[in-house]
Amino acid sequence: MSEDAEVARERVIESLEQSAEVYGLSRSAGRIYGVLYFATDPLSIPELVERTGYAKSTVSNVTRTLTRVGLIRRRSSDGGGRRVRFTAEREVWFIVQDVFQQYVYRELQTTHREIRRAERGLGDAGGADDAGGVEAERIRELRETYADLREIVELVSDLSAAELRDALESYER
Amino acid sequence: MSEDAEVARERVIESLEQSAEVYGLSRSAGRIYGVLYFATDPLSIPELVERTGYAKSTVSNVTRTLTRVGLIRRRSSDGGGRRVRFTAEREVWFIVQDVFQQYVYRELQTTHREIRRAERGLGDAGGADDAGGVEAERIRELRETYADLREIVELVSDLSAAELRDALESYER
DNA sequence: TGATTCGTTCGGCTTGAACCGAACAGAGCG
DNA sequence: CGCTCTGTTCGGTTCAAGCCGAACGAATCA
Repeated sequence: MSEDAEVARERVIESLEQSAEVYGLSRSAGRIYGVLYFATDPLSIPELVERTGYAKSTVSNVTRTLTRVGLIRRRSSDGGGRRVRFTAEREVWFIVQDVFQQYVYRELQTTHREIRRAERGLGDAGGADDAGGVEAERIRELRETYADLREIVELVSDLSAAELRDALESYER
Repeated sequence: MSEDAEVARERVIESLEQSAEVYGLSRSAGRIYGVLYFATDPLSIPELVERTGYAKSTVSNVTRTLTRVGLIRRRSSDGGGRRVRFTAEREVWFIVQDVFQQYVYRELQTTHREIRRAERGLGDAGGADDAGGVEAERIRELRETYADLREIVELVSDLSAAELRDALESYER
């Protein structure tokens, strides 16, 4: 690797470290992902230890987290004995979709359900009269909002990045 | 407020507390937003202290954060003496847009710039020969991805929730 | 002008996250 | 069977965040 390439690589990885922090991951996660992003072959934990400088235990924990989130993949299958090897998911859009699916959608769903539950325990008693029902109105508002957001997220995570961009660009108000 | 309404309100507020945590805010932020969400009038800090049970200093700090993020609004202007009063932004879509604009877009922009900078320090020397340029290729890939994401976020934050939903639903692949 | 009320700021406590080193369990190899 | 290498787990340390109470400056009111 040329000197320039090494410098550039390091800059990008530092950027990724920072991004990781913004999105609620640790710096180590950003660096490990970055190293894997540039690696031409899958890397094992000892290799990651050597290239990142982090302790083995840290690498073990962080790779587990990154795998769960979907940023990296674990190839324990193919040859090389006992070694577990990791590769980066480089299709960033997949990662974004995963996050939306796993976290955002899930959160929206949970909250939406909770709101409907609260609303139900209200509608039965209150019934027809809408007096004193500021709460009921506010809860209804919130429920509708969450339903909207849920649907939007659902639709978005069904499209590729290019499709989404296309859908947005071609939309005429 | 009826007994039922009180219970329902509390349930929803607890949900918001939890949501706040998911999105990287504190529980106190969720509760304070929730109390303001249901309040019919703007509330001052002492009133929030009374209704949330948090210390005055906590309320002061949290309200500042919430104001900065755009989840609540500060009305120091109109009458009522020195009191600062807060109202919740109940149009959740505005909040989402703000977050995208303030945090996501900003992060994408910063990283994108950093990547282009790294790429520039590379292209000049490497030039035409693409040998040994795995790094260059990877960086180019990443730059394009970030450009795409940036544009998507930009387009999204220009639409209302209804428009976005419409755009997605009416899109034919 | 005191006295009170309001909002901010400061120092301290507690808790949880990030990271480390060491100990451990299993698989392959001599 | 030892020995080595791998990956996980466990305790410990450090540091930042959340929250509190107290102190403070500014404004209002008696």
